[in-house]
Amino acid sequence: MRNKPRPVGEQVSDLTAGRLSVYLRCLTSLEAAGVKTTSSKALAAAFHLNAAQIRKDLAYFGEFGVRGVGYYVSELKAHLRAILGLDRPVRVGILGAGNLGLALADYQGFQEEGFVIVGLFDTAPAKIGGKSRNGVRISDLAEFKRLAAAGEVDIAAVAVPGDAAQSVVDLIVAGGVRAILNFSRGAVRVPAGVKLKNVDLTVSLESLSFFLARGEASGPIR
Amino acid sequence: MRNKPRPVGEQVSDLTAGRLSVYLRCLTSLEAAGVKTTSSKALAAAFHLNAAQIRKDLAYFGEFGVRGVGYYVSELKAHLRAILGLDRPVRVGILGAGNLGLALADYQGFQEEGFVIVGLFDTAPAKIGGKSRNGVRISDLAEFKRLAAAGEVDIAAVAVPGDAAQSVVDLIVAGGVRAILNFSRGAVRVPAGVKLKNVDLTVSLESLSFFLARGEASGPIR
DNA sequence: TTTTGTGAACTAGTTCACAGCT
DNA sequence: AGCTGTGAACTAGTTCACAAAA
Repeated sequence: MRNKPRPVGEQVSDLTAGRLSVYLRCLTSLEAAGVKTTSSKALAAAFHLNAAQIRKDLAYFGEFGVRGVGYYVSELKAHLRAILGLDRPVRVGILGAGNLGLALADYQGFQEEGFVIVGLFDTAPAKIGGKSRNGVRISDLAEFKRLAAAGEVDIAAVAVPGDAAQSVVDLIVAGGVRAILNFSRGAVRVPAGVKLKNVDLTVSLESLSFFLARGEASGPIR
Repeated sequence: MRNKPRPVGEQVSDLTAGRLSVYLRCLTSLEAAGVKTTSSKALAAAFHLNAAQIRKDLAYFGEFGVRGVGYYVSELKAHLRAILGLDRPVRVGILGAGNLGLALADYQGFQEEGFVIVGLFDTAPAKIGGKSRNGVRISDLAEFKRLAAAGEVDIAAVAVPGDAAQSVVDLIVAGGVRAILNFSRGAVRVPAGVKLKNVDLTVSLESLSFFLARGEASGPIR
């Protein structure tokens, strides 16, 4: 099970990164089901993926498989967690304590995968000092600045009104946080060296509306 | 401004559909700023897109531009709204009245674009009869079935726990709804003829974690 | 002249198919 | 025999570059 040296300088696509996360979930569910070993073919069949693509995605990070056998579920799972940086706590700060921010703070999926919500941050005095249903405290944006500057935030999630988005993002970047998950509407700019991922709910709904309007439908699972 | 016959049978990619929605937002903001006319080059420069791609995406649906001039902002905006099916109300039902479902029901962006939230639907008796902060009523899932069967729901948004997702999706499909926005974790299957769009919050966070772990960062705005 | 609309060229991403291990 | 890892082939998506129109 020797791993070949990784092509460390090379750029991995966003699509590959997303799939790694999907593979991890598949493995978690297989492990929970008591499955010890699997193969790219079995994974592909069970989760509607392409076997060659799974192999290629994984092979990119090392030789995790055993020819003639396949992959050991918990071993591969551990590798994936390490590759995804989930082998240590990943600390997430949420900016904007509106409905969406509060929902994100209490979202079960994040806790399950080992993300740590460091807090909710807002500027509205009425919100500061409050808590989400599950008890995530709402603090002043200044407190976020302090945490970020102290290197205590790995990822910032932005759930503020569209017109505040760019200034909040600038503040995050100034604080030295290098990964941003943006739920706000409208394009936001980040300097090189900061990874930005946009989740635009309106765009998602509008694409669906588009396909309805076209009379088209059907498509692959992801 | 004669439009050529549209290639009606042809499949439009998800990426194109998403971009149309982005273009619409750009135009809305230009219109609000009082800009009467624009060009693919100007749009590209202002919103960090590629001019040729904008032209190609638009040209796919007709000849909306004027050579030597560009595009008339409000005219193109109206065309885009029609193409996206937003020229009539699009009715959205939200399944799952948890934190996320409630946040979606009250999400400003949807109202602004003309989506109509027909209701929140859940199975928990404690939730049924309640309302979201903004007053969206929570009804029994049976009521969703009735509305769907009556053709009163265009898009279903799924925000239920992962293990309930597939059964809820099956119910939606059985009700004849042909577009689903899925926020639940885990792969969900739909038959051909139903358009499914997954928004997986965990996958989004994990990709960011991955890029952090790799020490890579930077990337284009969308 | 300016800017569209679009074929051609290019780039990225996926799938095939098989050599090489176990 | 069975399955991985991977070059080659293919497919999809983007960008270039220019003829045609206003």
